[in-house]
Amino acid sequence: MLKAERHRVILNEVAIHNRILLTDISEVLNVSVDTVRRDVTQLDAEKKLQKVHGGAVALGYVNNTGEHDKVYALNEKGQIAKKALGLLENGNVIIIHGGTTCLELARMIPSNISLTCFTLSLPVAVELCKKPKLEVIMIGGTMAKESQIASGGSAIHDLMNIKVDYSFIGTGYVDVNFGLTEFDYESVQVKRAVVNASKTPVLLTISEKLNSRNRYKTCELSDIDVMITELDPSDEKLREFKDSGIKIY
Amino acid sequence: MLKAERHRVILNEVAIHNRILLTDISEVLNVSVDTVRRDVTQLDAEKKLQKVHGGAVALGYVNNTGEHDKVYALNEKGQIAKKALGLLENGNVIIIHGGTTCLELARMIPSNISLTCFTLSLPVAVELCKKPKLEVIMIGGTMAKESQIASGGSAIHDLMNIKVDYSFIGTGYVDVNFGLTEFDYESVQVKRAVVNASKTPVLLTISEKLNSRNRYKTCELSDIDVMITELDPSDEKLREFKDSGIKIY
DNA sequence: TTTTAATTTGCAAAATATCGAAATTTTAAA
DNA sequence: TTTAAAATTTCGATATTTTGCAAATTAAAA
Repeated sequence: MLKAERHRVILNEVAIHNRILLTDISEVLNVSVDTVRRDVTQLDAEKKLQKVHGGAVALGYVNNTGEHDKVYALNEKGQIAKKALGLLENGNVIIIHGGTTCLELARMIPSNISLTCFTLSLPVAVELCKKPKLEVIMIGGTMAKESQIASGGSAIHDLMNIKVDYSFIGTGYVDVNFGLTEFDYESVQVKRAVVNASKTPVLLTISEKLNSRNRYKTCELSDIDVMITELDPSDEKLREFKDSGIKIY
Repeated sequence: MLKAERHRVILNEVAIHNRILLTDISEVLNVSVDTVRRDVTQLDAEKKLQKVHGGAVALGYVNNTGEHDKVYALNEKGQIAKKALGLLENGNVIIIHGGTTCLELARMIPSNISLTCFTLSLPVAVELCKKPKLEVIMIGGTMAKESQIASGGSAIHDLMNIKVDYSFIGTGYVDVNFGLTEFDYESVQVKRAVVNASKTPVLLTISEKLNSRNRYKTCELSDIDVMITELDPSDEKLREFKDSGIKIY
């Protein structure tokens, strides 16, 4: 492996996570910690990141918590993505549908995990291609221009022929009684196919969308196994969802 | 093996994989590492790639920002794309395969033309999605990480079920007698399917690649209807290609 | 404080680069 | 075609760079 390749991986990791540990990178790149340290030292000298004890942080990144903790404040979607990643194990086969929360999930997949990832989203596919240890399979179809997500009969047909461990989807609207709904009929059909193609469908949604609905139904809430929001699972807003029997993280 | 041939192989490998190891290339080309090193040194001096310890990387690889203007021979590729666009009429259905020349074509499609565009390339698809009047259809499959182009049985199967007006493909190598060839077997199969899926296959290639060849054949030159280079069609270098009966623009 | 983890330093092995001479191939002229 | 000159390539010897390891030192955490 060339030094330039390692540097690229390191910079990408820093860009995504703001902070990296030398030991983690060492594992990902299959080189000694010493080598990673030398790389980081060089990148620091080139002003491409800032070297800190035990690792490196993005330039201009300040830990304003005042503590030396390893957990930094993430936005809502980052928090959701992090929880979702906790479900995954090496060797899993998953579908990542699309949308901003799913994109965050794709970005935050650790470089050292091995997965087979299907996706219908161009931006998600681009992110997945950056991870050395993933097998990436794009499910094609007619592209929705703004969302850059494939849909249509071809995409649905492809989905009908696979069964994966987990699928991760977002939704426009979710309600305990009305289930997952959308404004757009086309995306409802594709998402339903995604749900059916996985043993464990996982809904990623910010709490803002709870208790809202629209005209087309993707599926019932009970068709989903796990719902992940940025809230603490004990939050009162999640009460009736929890009562419905779905797992909440 | 002539020096020019080695240079072509090296540049193509860098274009596809973003990086090469001198030792790998030495083995592939059956020449000493010294020779490969000298070749790479020369190509580096010609600003066609960047030499690094142990190998070489694509231009713009190290500083991974603003990559587009670092593409080799961007001017020539722009000229090629412009000529290719002259073929198109409103309502045409086309396939744009992938690679930097095809990407340039996608970028330069005027926003007032209506087309249905199939593609196997993520970056091409992203560009096409920016054009309001296009219908964009991504052909999915297993993604090649570096080139971000779909391949595999699923992609080929999808291609076998369509017949479009024009297809636009690049090639690693092209020769009057040996036709279009590649170093990589996987991409040969997909490109062949693209050619077969179109009434008028169009080859886009910079003149540098003329009279070069490698081990796997995509198709004969006669399977291609139109070849477009940055040269004037009357250029002497194109003589024997013209004699073969293919249209040259 | 103690304990643990990370860094520094020096070093040796491995990989890569450089240089010059010999061998080979290519080119051009006879 | 043959031959000689030129260019290119290979090989060996020697430098340089890179890498991983371990002991001593320093910094962080409990």
